[in-house]
Amino acid sequence: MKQRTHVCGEILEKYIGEKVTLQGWVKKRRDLGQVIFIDLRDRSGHVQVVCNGEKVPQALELAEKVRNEYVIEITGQVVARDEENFNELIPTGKVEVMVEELTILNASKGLPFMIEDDVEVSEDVRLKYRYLDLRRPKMYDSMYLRHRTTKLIRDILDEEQFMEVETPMLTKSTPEGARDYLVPSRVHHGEFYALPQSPQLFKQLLMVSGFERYYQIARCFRDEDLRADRQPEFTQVDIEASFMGKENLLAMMEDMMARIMRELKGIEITKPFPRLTYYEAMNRFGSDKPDTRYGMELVDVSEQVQTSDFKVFANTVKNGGVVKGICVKGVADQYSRKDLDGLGSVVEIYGAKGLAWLKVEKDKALKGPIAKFFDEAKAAELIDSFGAEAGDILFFVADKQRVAWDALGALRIKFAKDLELVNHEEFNFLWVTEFPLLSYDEDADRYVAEHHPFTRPVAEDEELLETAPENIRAEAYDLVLNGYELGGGSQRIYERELQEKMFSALGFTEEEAKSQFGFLLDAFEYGTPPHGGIALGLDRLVMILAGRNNLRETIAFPKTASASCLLTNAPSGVSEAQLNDLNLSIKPKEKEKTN
RNA sequence: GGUCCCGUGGUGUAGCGGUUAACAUGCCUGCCUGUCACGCAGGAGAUCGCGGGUUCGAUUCCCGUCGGGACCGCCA
Repeated sequence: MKQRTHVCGEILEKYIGEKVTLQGWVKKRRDLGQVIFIDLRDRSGHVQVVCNGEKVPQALELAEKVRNEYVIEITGQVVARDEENFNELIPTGKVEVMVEELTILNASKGLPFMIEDDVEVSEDVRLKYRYLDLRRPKMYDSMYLRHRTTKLIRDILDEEQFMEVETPMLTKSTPEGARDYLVPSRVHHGEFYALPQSPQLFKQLLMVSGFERYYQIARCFRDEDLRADRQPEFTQVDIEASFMGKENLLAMMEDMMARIMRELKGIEITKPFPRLTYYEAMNRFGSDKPDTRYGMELVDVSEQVQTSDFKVFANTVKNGGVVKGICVKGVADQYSRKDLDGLGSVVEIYGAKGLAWLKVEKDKALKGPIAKFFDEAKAAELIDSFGAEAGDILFFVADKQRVAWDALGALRIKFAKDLELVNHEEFNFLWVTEFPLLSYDEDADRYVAEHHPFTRPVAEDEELLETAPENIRAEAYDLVLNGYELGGGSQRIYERELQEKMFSALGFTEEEAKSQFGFLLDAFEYGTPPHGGIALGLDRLVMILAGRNNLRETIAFPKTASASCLLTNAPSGVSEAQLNDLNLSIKPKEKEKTN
């Protein structure tokens, strides 16, 4: 094997006349008998190389054997193509390489799918042959964009005096939060490590250590069910800073996002980002991660309908519920009665009992099965609440506030998608703030932390810890982009006493708090600085930057929806000897329930 | 834990209670000196995911199961 002198993608007019040696993969072979064209590809792009039987018979002979994805080496002269042979579709289309020597470095079997962008192949096949899937330029570009993003983030944080510190992957299982991935200990009979859900406690301890500004591109693990935007292991840009305060941190993150958008996408975004309180986000968009690229905001019509003749609405309000709706512009003709009734299934998923709808007609008239319950005045009142016009459809959910939020929030997203209201060139960053600190968990019969147990309450709400925990606002913030939660963080508790109160509000006994988090409480007694931080979902960020809607497209070797790896077949059984080392035995699979 | 969708040559699809299981592409062979979605001619390639049931007969209908996907719950 020779050393290559150039890469395929750089063979442009300026090299005409030069002799080059290239190595790469055969993207395509076109055999015309006495002349064979080969598109030779490496990661930089591809260039056409020509084997001419008249001039170099031995190269032609070898080229006849070549097949797709063979790895070959060619040496030859770069020549200009005749103008009528230009290929305007590729950057190297005005030149070609006249092959003088051709060497087959390695052969390839027939492929399960073609190495092309936009190849139509099901995802399980792609995942099984991920190493081939990643040969597709689009996949390479995604991974390269991920690299650029990570590199830029590291540069920015370095400039801001942040230091990258690695924290343990084998750590302690804690009861709060997601289900842990457990790793059995061989040395300690019956004991387990947990893989980190996030480096949360370690980064706080580094603040106690006086590192002041820490970051880490950290792998995190959560053993929960997956979604298109959730993988069992994922990467966080984990950031923590002392003496920085919330405002400085948010401003720095805004600068970071602006630079990422500018340098990687060539897009200028406006700062500061809009801020919505949690309540406002839920109330206006039915989501704590609202996509503000389109309207259809939720409107509360409880007041207007409680005096209407429609008992379902009136009674819901009377019983402490709400009636909310959204207005979908100009679609009255597109949706038949059957279509509209079918939409009920969308909201039922969220526990709504039904979806009411009204078509807006000329002269503030309403049409639909429940139109008869609204007299002229009520109809006008309703229409005005939404600012609706003839041709619009109003959708209503009458239920508990939470259900109305969730159902209409989901409906809003569905319409935006179905009606293609989303401008994909737009990047709407925003902050959601003032999350509730705690919520009551009916199943566990106790309060649980909305963010995590180390989140600081808003100062003026602190006194509510012992009286009305559910009303406490957290000093927490989520960074939202186009309907995705990009990241979240908070200012932390740094006083032992307050942390103990927090644990107590969460229903921990003193002993439980000590055994689970005693090391943190102890650390807080040695001069802990005020600190706070944020963690960004790197996979999600790259997914959005790459214009994808699935996390698997931006992870080199992702897991399926059932958390398995089709390439390696993980997870898999282990030998009896391995289990013995760990003092583990596998329970037989539970059959059908016996009673 | 739940709901829904999908599973047919290598790949992507079509199909139907009885078919020679169709089409595209890929693959193989031959021909071809300007192709670049090369072309032309020929060819191979499918236990219709697996198991059970209904039926005279199931790739087709039903149940289960496995695999993939989306969502609800879950994900501090």
